[in-house]
Amino acid sequence: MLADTPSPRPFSTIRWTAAQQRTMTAALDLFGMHGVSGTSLQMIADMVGVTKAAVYYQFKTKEEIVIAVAANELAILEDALLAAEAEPERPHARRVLLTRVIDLAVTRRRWVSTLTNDPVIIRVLGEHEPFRHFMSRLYAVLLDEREADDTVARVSAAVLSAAIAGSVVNPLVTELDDETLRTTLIQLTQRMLDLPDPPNG
Amino acid sequence: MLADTPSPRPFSTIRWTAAQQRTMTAALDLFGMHGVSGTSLQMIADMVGVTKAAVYYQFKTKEEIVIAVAANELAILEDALLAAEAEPERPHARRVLLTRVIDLAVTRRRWVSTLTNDPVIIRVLGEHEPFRHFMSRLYAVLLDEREADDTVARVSAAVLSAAIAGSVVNPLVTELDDETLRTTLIQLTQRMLDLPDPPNG
DNA sequence: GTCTATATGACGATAGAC
DNA sequence: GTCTATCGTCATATAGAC
Repeated sequence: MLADTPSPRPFSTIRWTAAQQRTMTAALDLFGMHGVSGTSLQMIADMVGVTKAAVYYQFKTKEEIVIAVAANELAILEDALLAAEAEPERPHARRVLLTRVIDLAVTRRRWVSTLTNDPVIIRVLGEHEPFRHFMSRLYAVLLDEREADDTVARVSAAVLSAAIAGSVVNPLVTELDDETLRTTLIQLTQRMLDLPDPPNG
Repeated sequence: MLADTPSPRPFSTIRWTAAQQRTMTAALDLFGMHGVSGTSLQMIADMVGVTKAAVYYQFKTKEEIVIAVAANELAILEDALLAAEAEPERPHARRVLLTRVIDLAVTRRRWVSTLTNDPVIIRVLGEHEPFRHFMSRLYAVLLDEREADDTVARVSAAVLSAAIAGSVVNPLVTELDDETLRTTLIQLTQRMLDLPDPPNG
């Protein structure tokens, strides 16, 4: 099930300078707390410890910062997607993807809500072809072609991804440590998938 | 299972003038498109067809608009919660709540993401006691006390609410009409709950 | 209840010194 | 690569006429 795409790793290969990475880290933290529109370049500059002009030297516009941050996050997801796409059997590929996505969602839960729900992030992801293409690869693995009804397959995939992305930010689970949340989530989503346990692990 | 609260309907009883309601409707639409921080009072005024000053006559600050809009949405949820709280049996109460919440989430899916994820909405809901109290009533019905493990109960409730709120805004289901999405979602979440079908319908 | 006009400050973004 | 200083625009919010 290898994807017949021009380049299967469009995001992981992008390189950033150290100064750019400092800016992106601060931006991601602030986006997670206040959303993209609620985060000003002054706030980012203050957190990095430089002036606004220094931030503008690293990125020409605020939008470029958003794109860089989004691409950086998708680069992490990309490894999980490639691992899933390498699996020959669809149900097993789906299980691999879910396990790794849950891993990521739990450890990076502070930023999950912004990355999946922020209006500016959604707009940017929709306007740039590499992002759109990546999302369709993700959903291709997630959609269950065994379902006779396409509607049920679509809603199931939507429920599954929403359950992961949304549950990790719920106040009910903020006090749970990563490992507990991770294990419980995998257990619950496997039950949702109605998949048998893997033979060796 | 009647809640022993001072007033069980803190939101539905609030009254607004017609002019305030026009402002709140416009604000909700714009919040849904651009988020709260991405929506200016000028945009709201333009959509209503008045000037900024006229909007400021209805609400002293932007924050007051956010509070009014949030309270208005919780008022709709309040009816669903009261119906659930009136049920003597917990599992049945949970099923009633889920069915009605899914109804609301589907028909109002344009605004669900903002209302559950926008950083400003979340901050406002956390800062005001009536909102906090309402949310704890919601979770009280949603939490499954039959679960031996509190962790599993918490994560299950988080997964369930996230699945509903998050799935209705997924691009995979935007083309589905309300009735189809509603029916499919109820079917899938009932399966998740592992509840038996109700005796009479 | 809505208007014009304005105060005050923050926003994204740029020029040019170092 | 970072700084100071600044531009033009837009933000929230207010005063006072009608």
